[in-house]
Amino acid sequence: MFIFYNDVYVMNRKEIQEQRMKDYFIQATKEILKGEGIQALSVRSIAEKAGYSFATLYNYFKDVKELIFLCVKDFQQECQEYVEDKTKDLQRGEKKIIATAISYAEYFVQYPSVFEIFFIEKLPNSTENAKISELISSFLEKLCQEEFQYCIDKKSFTDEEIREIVKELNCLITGILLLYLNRNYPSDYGDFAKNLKSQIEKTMKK
Amino acid sequence: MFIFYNDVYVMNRKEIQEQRMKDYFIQATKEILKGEGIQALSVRSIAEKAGYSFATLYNYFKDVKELIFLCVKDFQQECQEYVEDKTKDLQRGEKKIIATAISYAEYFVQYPSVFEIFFIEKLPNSTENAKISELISSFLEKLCQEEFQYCIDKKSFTDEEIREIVKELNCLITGILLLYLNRNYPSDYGDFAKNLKSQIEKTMKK
DNA sequence: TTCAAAATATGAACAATGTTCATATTTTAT
DNA sequence: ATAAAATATGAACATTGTTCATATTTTGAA
Repeated sequence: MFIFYNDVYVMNRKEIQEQRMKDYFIQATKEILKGEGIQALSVRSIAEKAGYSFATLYNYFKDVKELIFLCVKDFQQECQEYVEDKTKDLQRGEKKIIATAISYAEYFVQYPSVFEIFFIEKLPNSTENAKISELISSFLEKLCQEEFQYCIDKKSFTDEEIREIVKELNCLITGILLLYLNRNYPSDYGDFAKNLKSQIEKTMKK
Repeated sequence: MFIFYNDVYVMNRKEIQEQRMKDYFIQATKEILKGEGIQALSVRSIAEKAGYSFATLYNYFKDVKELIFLCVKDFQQECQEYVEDKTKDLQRGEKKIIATAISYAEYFVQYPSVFEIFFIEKLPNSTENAKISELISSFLEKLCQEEFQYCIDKKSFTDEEIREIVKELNCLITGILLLYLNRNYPSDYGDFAKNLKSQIEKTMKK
């Protein structure tokens, strides 16, 4: 169909350029989400920040949802770095798990629009999106995995206990965040933080 | 300013008529939310179902959000009836609290758009909306209040324990629902129901 | 270097959204 | 019956995501 000097080379060049273009749009999307927030996010605002027309966006993404959810991995990376920095000096095991869970929640309080993308924004049904959902739902577990394994090895928890705890922590923190960010419950940040900590600690105590 | 035959009578008539009009729109909104769902909800679809022009809606509500959140009380009433019917024959106390919490969650699984209105749809900041947030955030507590009091009287729980449990149940169930409804986690309804039950039971065991 | 073809970027246009407003219609009270 | 007040309404607007024909740029061979 196409004639190339060197198939592989040309393909790579094309892909590199295409990825670069995608990255401009992804970067713009992330900046808007972290800055002005999701209510300022639109096809046109993204394209403007990226330095292209809104129509150009559609040459690289099938729709704006695809673009938005391509940010998930980057935000997870950033969140992971935030959490690791906050917990790096703590003693291993239970203490570190608690601190990890708290930092994880703090990240979303800092970037409510990232919480929206992760948990609220609707994902159209597709096998690709099922993977993204999975990535999001199991993210806290991933953050804690190493410490959980440490606890299992140390026999302070059984494998089964850990499985239950991580599920509960995940649901609990998601709910605490949703109520705080969307329903102003509790209305005071201090109360929120206190409640977050005490509920996480209680979950770990079984 | 205005001249009336009988001040009180005329005011009442006007108010009755106005409330009737509001109810037509509220009823239409509830029907769409429970039927086609929130993605089918628009100013125009509401007005069509109510039998009026979309512009008429703005003579009775300052915006569509006001109308949407006026449905909250009705949905809470309906949810309460659903829960009471599901739990009416159960023995009082802990068992009934657990069943109440499960039924509460089931109601939202049955009507995901009601969950959206309750927990996801953004409320513009106002003192009126703060009350609605409060109503939503404390709804599960209200549903369980009688049984909690029964437990306290029976001395199976202290006042302080109950306060902590209700807060935890509320956050936990909100999170379980959000992950299931929005992130398909877990993907199987049976797993969801099992997880819901086991986490509620664990929360009650302290 | 030149030029045709392929690739890419873009604005016009569309449908759907919430909202406002001037005006048409209906209701009210005398 | 009629003037005035109340109410209902469609036209219009701004904003949204998306599509598409076309303008522009890039590419590769002569």
